[in-house]
Amino acid sequence: MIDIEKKAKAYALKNAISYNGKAVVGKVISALFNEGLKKEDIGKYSKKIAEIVNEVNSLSLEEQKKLFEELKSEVSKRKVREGLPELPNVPKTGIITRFAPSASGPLHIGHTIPACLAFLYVKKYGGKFYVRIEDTNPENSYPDSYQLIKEDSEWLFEKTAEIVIQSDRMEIYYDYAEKLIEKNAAYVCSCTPDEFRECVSKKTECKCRNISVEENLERWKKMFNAFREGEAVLRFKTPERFGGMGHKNPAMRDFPLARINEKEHPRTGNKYRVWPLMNFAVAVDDIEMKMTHVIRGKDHRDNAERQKMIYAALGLEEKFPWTSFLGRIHFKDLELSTTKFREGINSGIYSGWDDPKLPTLASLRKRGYKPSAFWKLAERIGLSEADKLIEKKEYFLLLDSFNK
RNA sequence: GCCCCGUUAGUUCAGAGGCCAAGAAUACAGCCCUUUCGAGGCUGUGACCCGGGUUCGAAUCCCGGACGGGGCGCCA
Repeated sequence: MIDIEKKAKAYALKNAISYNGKAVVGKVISALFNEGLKKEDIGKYSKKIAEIVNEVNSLSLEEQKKLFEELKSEVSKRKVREGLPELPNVPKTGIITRFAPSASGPLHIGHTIPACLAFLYVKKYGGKFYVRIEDTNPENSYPDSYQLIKEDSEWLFEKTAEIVIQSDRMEIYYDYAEKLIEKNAAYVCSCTPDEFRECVSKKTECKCRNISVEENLERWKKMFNAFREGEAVLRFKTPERFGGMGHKNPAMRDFPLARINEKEHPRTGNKYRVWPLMNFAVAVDDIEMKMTHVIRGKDHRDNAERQKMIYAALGLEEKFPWTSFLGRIHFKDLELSTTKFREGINSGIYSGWDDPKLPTLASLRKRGYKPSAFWKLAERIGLSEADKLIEKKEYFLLLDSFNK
């Protein structure tokens, strides 16, 4: 049984202290609703509460403060979140998550928030943290990236991450591709990009969509030896229960899973010519590595949806990791493009990846930033889905305040 | 054209119907501390995108709009 009068006095004192010694009846009643006061009881208490408020208001501020000290425990604490928000569905054994940079260059400030959040959650709950280098596009993968990402990760995550490289896992992707074809969940499409784009916009099935499983397995083999670059692609067959080619979101209609690229790869040379595309490689790896939670940029929302359909096609829908989508940081006055950085280094504008003018981790490390500065910044931002628009100066002011 | 997501001080976050006449951090202004620098302490300024609805009560729930961001690649 709660003591309404005692609570009323405590809240009246609190309110009075905050506002020059004068409490307001309405505010006190409002607070009491949260302490169990029932609407139907207002009539019963309103007169009494008004008396209490008057009594409190007649006291001096000093007396109010003194009295409030005694009754302080009656007032509930305002709830505020400290540290990282809790994640749902955390297994007793901890979480398995990853940070997945592409092999286009080293890490820079644009990577730090999602990367540190994944790292911090593994630190918080225990489990497993992977850094997965995504290098299934030979044209956008550079030999120096692997060492740079390794050094950056060891520094930022204090050597707690296991590094995995997608180009080491090609046979696994091939296995899954066959599995999908056998389940009639994927097909080899020989339409031109233009032809297929038209099918997407008109919600029509292309001429390759209903080829038999047997023939698709043949065509898949031909991707390794007969088809040339650009002549065929492995497509996901968007299941009818999701709408098929009529899926309401055009981005979900029979998206590609793998393609032929005959360019030399920095690690595997010319060994492979059929490369998985991002959504396929990610889905396979997440399944194989048993990801439980994924923290990624909001720009991957549709990709996550596609990956979920791949899980579903394999009968693993319920295994799909819990996913958080982070708002993107847009710098008003800073371009984060490893391609541009690379060009600048090649043309001599920058002395190297750690040039003080570059927003790379290598550069910031050299300038004296500590990993914990990035952790604290990431913790502050949390799992916010709001897009951020910030100036370079403001960003570094914040980062500096965490670097003390 | 179609599909998503977001919107709280200058900036970044807290807030999941009453403890919010909105709380931090940072920035800014002032004061104090310090031989100086670094750092620290105190005070102050400052925000719920707009319009409807639900409710005794809305920053919070619902609908509409505006604005910002992303996706519809044989990129990631």
